[in-house]
Amino acid sequence: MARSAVPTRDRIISAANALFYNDGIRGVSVDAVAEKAGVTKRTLYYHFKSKDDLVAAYLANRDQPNLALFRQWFSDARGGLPAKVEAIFRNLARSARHPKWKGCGFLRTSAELANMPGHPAIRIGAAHKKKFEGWLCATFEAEGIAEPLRLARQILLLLDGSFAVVLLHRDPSYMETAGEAASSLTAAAMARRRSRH
Amino acid sequence: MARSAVPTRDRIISAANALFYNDGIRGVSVDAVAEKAGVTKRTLYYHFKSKDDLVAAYLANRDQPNLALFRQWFSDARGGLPAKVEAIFRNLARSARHPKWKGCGFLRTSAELANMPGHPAIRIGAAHKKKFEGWLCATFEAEGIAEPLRLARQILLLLDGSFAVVLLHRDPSYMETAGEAASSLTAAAMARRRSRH
DNA sequence: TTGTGTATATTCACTGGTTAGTATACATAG
DNA sequence: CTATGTATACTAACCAGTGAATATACACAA
Repeated sequence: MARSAVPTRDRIISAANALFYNDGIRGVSVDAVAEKAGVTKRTLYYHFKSKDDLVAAYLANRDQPNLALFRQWFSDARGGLPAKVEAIFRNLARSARHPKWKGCGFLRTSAELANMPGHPAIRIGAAHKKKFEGWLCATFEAEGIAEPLRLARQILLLLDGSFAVVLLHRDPSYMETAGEAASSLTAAAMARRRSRH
Repeated sequence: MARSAVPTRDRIISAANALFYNDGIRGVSVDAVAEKAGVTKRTLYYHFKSKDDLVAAYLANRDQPNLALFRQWFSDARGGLPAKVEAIFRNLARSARHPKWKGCGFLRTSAELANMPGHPAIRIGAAHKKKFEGWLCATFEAEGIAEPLRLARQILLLLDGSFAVVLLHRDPSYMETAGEAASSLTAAAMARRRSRH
């Protein structure tokens, strides 16, 4: 049945991931994905009912590992909350220096498919960002920060701004600048918490 | 000669603007642009040597009006520097509530063509953002703010983050949150200026 | 005024290639 | 012998770009 140890469906998703992330959705044909996965197009259409379905699977597959990475960057960092927040941006800058880096797959897909608001891939992207926002918010809340959601959203804005700006200018130092802003906003929010106790 | 008062070339750019902004670059065929402009495809190729050339013209055409709008929002606002900065975000949120709004054309194009780093359209987008950053920086410098470039970049990050996040979630309130962050970072930078004098 | 050449502007019709998706048949396992 | 999975071969539409011809405007000579 399977040509190798990894199931056909997973190989297709893996091929889709490499191609869609690199060249965008409309820049990659279903034939190209099938060829990269080592299957015929007909086999691909056995596992996915349409290209849109495949795109959704591509993003759904990025959700968990992506979030896990951010959480790990955060928890591995030394220092207080501002330093831990800043560490996310520093690690992101390091990723962005790899030549194959092409920004955030969720944001790039949502930008490309902006004229299809209800597209499954966009819903998956939105859910992904909400999960990250929710995790940040819960973390801040546990630290007793006032208006944790507001701070979480401001950091998310800086993060997604980093993706966009660094993709445009190809200058990862913007991520460090964003990290400083995030750190400073976090420190200010912590000061507001302390001042009330 | 001309079918109407406005030159053919301008009508083509105008059609390209409407279609590319709405549906993305690869989502729009040259035939579609020609049809919308009321010319044949061959005429379009008389005025533009390729689709890439047309895309570049589409963005080049957005550069000046876009910057002028931001400057006007800033200068029309009442209050101190933080309030003027925040006004940009408030006005942007108002724009984003229009149903035809689809984020930033420069960022969306750079996201879609991320696998073509030297593409003329991306260069035009990068230059556009640098112009905005430069204007912000000069404004802050004139106000005697310490490290004006740093603040300018942080605000740019919040702004471009707004575009990305609001496009994904279709929730313009993120822009007001970004405006608060920008205002707060600006106020902090002004305090640093004052504290040294 | 009239004819004529030339650059500009536009059209029709076409090409070679690509695309998403499918009809049909074949294989293999339980 | 039936459900799952894979392959060959196809369709109908679309797409970027082009060849060849035509129309228009205008400068200038007769």
